[in-house]
Amino acid sequence: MAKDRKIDMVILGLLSHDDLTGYDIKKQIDGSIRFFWKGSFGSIYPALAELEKQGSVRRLKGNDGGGREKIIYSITSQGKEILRTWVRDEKASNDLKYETLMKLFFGGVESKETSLRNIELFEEQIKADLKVLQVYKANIEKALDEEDHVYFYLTILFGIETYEAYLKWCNKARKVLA
Amino acid sequence: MAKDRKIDMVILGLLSHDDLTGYDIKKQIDGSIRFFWKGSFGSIYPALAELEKQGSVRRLKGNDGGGREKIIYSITSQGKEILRTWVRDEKASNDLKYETLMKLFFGGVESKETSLRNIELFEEQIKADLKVLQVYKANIEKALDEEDHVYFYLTILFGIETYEAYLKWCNKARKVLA
DNA sequence: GCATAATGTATCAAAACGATATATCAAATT
DNA sequence: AATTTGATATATCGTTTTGATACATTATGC
Repeated sequence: MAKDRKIDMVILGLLSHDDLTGYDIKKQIDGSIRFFWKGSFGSIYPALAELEKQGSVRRLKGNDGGGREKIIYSITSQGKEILRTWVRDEKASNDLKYETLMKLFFGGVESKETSLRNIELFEEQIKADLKVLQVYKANIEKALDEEDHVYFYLTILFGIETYEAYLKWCNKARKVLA
Repeated sequence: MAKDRKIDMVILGLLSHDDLTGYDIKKQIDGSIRFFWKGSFGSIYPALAELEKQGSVRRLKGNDGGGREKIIYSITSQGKEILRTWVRDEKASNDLKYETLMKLFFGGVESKETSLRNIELFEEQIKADLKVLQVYKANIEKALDEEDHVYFYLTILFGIETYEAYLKWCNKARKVLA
């Protein structure tokens, strides 16, 4: 039952690209992968500690020269093998938690205007995120020949495709309510 | 900070439509709202107990006549007010956790075939869910004149729109990888 | 020169997950 | 008629994750 910590895979995956600190990992989660995953410090740091104990990651020379404490982690061959096994594993949980949709589903307890407002707020957020994704897309298309970039590109395409669908839905929803 | 239990809103929302048992609530979560939310027994039963203690729900006469134990809950006016306040509240967390996308993002550690297989598995799941949604849609369109059905209809439209976008993406992704 | 934003590690209570235990009842098999 | 299966129903428990906060250092902007 134990070994089902998804955060471990996020960490190992990111470390398979680069050596990183816990803080770096959080930044990447909030950046490029926030369109399909999330994670907090409260899970990252404990997970890093356990992965090190297991031998899946190792601690590189920390503060070089002195100054601020800073722990840079690197993936080990054992960690890579765990990551590969997970990628090959055919079971995957895909779920979304969209509070906006839930508010809409129960919209009958409030006025129609409230629901319209909730749709509007959702739309604003999606439009902002879509802009970010389009910038990502433009940048990466310049360097698509590099092997690893293709996978990043795919997830960006996913984000754009779904966000555009959300915007289409917003328009439909407004019409249905009117 | 305390009162931020999302499961409370799911429960109050569902009870605003009908009197239900904990088991009924789970069934509805796994049925009509699973396309944008989820919840487990491990959160439902404790939440029901606390909502009752707070006076947001009340226990109706359980086993009428005897036989199997069965606790039917009903929403109180206090519960309705909490629900309405939440619907009006402009903050909403919308996030998805798509393990398939994460596996794809880190697809570089494995073969291209593995990624194509992961896309295929995802596609199969989406196609199956889309069929269910289309049946829902056909059924509800016959009874759209009823007030509350509109909100259900909107969430179904959302599901269909996004799932169709997923399928479009699957095709694109295959081409990019090839 | 000084405020304030960003970097960085870390912990904690509360919430949710996911699996399991236990038991009843209806329906289908044997 | 007896038995197995599957749906109904409540409940708990360890593990994982969230979301907030604490604390300290180093850049950056005014």
